[in-house]
Amino acid sequence: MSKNTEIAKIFDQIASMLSILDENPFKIRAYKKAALNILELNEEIEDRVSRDDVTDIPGVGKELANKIKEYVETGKIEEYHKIQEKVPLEMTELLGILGLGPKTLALLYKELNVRSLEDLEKVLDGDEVLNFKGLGQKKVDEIKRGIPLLKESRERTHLGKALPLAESIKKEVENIKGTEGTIVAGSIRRMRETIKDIDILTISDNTEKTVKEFTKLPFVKEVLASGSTKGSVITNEGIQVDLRVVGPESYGGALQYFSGSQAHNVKLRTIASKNGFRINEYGIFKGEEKVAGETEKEMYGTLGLPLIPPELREDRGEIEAASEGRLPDLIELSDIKGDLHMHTKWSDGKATIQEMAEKAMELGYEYIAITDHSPSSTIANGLSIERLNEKRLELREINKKIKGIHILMGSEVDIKTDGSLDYPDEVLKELDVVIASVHSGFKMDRDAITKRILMALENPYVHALGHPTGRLINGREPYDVDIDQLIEAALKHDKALEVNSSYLRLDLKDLHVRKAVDAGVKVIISTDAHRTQQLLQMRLGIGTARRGWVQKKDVLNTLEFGALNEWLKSKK
DNA sequence: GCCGTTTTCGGCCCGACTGTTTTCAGTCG
Repeated sequence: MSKNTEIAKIFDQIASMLSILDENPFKIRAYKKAALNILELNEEIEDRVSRDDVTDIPGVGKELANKIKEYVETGKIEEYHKIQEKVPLEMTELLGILGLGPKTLALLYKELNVRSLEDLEKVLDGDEVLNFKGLGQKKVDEIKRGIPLLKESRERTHLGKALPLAESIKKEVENIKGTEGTIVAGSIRRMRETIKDIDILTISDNTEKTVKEFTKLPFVKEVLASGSTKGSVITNEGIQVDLRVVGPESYGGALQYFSGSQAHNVKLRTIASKNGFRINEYGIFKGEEKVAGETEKEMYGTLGLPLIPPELREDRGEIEAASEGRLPDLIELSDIKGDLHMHTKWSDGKATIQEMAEKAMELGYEYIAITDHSPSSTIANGLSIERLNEKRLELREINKKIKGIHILMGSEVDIKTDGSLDYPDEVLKELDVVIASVHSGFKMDRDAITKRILMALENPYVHALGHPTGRLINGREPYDVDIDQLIEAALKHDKALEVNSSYLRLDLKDLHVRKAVDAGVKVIISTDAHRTQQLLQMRLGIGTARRGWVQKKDVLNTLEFGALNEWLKSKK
């Protein structure tokens, strides 16, 4: 875990402990906001400390800057340990229980000596807990129901799993009579790599009835809330789904509000209020008068801004860019002309070359590259040079047989631990597309793994670096590579960095790809598909790229075949 | 605790739902 992540976590926990101590809510928010912005930071916080510009991080003032310095220099923050003498750290986790907030937790802590989850469970089963004002049996039951939920849903859900689920729920909502304009909002609309819950917005003139019917849909396991304009349920998969129902006159306001992010909305509302406007989920108001609300475009337009694409709404400078007329013209799925990274039965894929090609044609692609593994990836059935040559013959035959798509001969070549590549140069030279990737030795130290990858980028026959940080979302930490050096080297040697669209990877991630294209590095967005259906995951990579402010001009596989091929051949 | 083309002090986004209230507090997003 990087220092950034560690410090953000500590600040977040301090915020939680302060909330249980009933401290100034704005102080609590200050800690939370700082934590968020440190996570968003696209560089190592140690570098900030050594340059002495920690306070340039939004939400970090003198006090928090000192704590950051203290952590970087000594490895701990005294304040953090001091507060723990008042509130045990374990208590902060209990805040994750649905329906249990800081006030109730403070009460249980003070009056009934709750110090842990175990204590809490005991207390909830006793009678004493009912002796307090504002705490009844229903509340106790709600908290009890929340405990197993906390245990099972620690992790956020992968976008690649949540998106199809959200789309199927959207269809069911569309089937409710009288609904219109149903849309998936929230972090899914922003294409965040993981999501906590599914947010659906719909229009209806009988909002209460629509919410009622929603809570009775077959996928609903449990109803958390059901009111006159919104409902919350848990699905059989254990994911929370929130439905918001509004009239057509408020659709834009609700969509804007419901798409978030929270940070984006808070900033937008703060700016609006400085200009005499008030924003809520029904629209924009000047005094009592409603001045916008029907469409999102109108909402942003009223504030003098162009419509900001959902993927950018993270308070990462998009509002400033919008007001200065320099929003990027984001890449779209339809810009993609081909897919340069996929596997077939020749290594660990499930489909043949021909099947992959036919699927790619369905998607309207001009070209694909078949990039099976190299020999060192033995568990992935990597190809020996002999099998590589056999594969080339088959590929040539299919190219003759199938018209309308160019099938390129490629390989995803292992970068070995010493930085050398898994095929000799004279073999690499004969390939149309060479993607170099790390598949082993993830634990090397920063210096070593960075040097190792830099060596691969220096090889003249390499086109792109595959899944550059090696992370698996919710599964494996990225290897400790210096991303700045990778970007520098990619630029110097004219190599592409990959945005791998596999929902488990999404690597480069949004912040990194933004840094890369800012520096002028080209990227490829590819699926790493191991079966035909996975070619459709391209949209996840596009989402990640859009979150990274990527434009069509930054992406090599938006080029027509001729132009792409010219670039590929420049590496020979 | 942060921050400043309204401010270095006095603000800090805004509303829905629920439960235990008889006008609101707590929680959530």
